[in-house]
Amino acid sequence: MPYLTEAAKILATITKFASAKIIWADTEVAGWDSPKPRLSLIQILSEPTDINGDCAYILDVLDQPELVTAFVKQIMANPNIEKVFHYAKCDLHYLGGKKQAKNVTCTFNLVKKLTQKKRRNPLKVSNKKLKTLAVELCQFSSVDAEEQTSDWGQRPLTEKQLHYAKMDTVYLAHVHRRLLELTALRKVEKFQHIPFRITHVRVALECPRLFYFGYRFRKKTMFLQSNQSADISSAFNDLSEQFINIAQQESQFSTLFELPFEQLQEEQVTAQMQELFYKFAFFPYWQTAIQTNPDQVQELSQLWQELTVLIQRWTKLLLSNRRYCSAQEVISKTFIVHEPGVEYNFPLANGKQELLTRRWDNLVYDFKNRSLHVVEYKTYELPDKSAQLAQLALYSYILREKLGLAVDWAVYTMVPQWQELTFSGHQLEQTLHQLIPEKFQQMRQWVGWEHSQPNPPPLTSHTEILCDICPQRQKCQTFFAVEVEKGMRK
DNA sequence: CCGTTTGTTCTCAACGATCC
DNA sequence: GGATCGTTGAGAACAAACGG
Repeated sequence: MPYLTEAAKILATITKFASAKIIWADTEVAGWDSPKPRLSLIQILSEPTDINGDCAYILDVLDQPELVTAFVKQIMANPNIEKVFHYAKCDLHYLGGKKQAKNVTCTFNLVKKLTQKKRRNPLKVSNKKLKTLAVELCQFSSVDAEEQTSDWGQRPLTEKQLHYAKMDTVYLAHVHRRLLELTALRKVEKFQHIPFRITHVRVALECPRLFYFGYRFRKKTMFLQSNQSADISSAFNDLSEQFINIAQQESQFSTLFELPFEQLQEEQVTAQMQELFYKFAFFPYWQTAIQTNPDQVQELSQLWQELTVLIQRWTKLLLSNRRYCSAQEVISKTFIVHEPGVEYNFPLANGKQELLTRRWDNLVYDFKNRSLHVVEYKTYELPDKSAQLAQLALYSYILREKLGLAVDWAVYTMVPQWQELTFSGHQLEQTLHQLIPEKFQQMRQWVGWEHSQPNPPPLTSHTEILCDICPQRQKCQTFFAVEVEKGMRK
């Protein structure tokens, strides 16, 4: 532990520390209760692993203001050196003030943040003094605070005083390190209580960064194709839901199936279904939509086009099912009605569980293949099938566990091309056990990412495709450019 | 002892997303 | 489409706690 009293050596030491990236520092002041207190010592440590103060430098600057000025100029004002103090404002008072000092960290403020009462899990310490923190957070023993209020103006200083002075920086470095660990931990916990939705899992697979956005800032995460508006895709979802509701309620739909099975003609029934749906739902929708925005004609006809294809599909299924049940029953047995929202605790390997929420989409039953289909409408091309697989695996799992319905496989239909994807129960099962628990872990890590840290949630490997239709694209790019740069500078 | 920053608490307002 | 929820920001007044 070098204790320096000669001006030349002190200046050399200051220059030496001027190239450090981070230092832990403290000051001792003589006559703090007198009208004109004098700065007595500056202690510096740049070796955070030191536990007995051997690497600490003690600069004796009593009544040598030019040394203090040199220190302020070379160290305090240098933004490239992070200066860590406990209760920095007191030290800064003697070291050039707040205006000159750049890049100062105050451990007292850090600990204050961690102990805030309204936080979820506040850190408990008996008080926030550096010595207390050293004992309670870093398991230091034999911490002596006796010398703090001793006479720092006397020369020579006692051995005890010098020991106290050097240990201050050691405690500081260790407390600081521990506090950083705790804040990092806290940030991960901060959002822990907000449940994931099933869509979150899919988005996390498609684009982790968009997932981060959507989850942390509650932003929209639905991808939109550039040539279609959000109104149209949500209208499609609404109308397809309406179709099923109306088909259940209006007896005119079930009468279409009253003929004996052999006499039912697919084209004919399809046309009648479409006509009925047009009358009951689409025409009223068309009228109000055209009134609010007359420019939508083309989009609306495209929407109707897509709906007719959907109705065609449903008719085909209903006709196939008609073989197995009566005309009255066929609709209610094909389109399965269920409670609208469900929560489920998904058990994880580590014994914890992840709460999942989900609003149901359509469930249809296929009698011929004896399988329950989960229907999901998507408005963009699938760059990553495993994302859909994960979504449907979770969905199917909850159905099975919560409602007692076994999903053998699921159909995934897509607007507007109507390509279909089907996944077998086996595929779903495998995804459930291999991909998803790991993904949950990753997702929690991504959620805890802070802008000052390296490694933000990554962009997807399908960036070229997804970024083009990502609603958050601009924000995402500027946000990350700005925030990551901020983090780098820190 | 004391200077001073930081957080706390409260309000008002606005906003967006989601739900029904 | 309207109600509700949670989030965000600003402004203000007030309380707490540290160093030596």
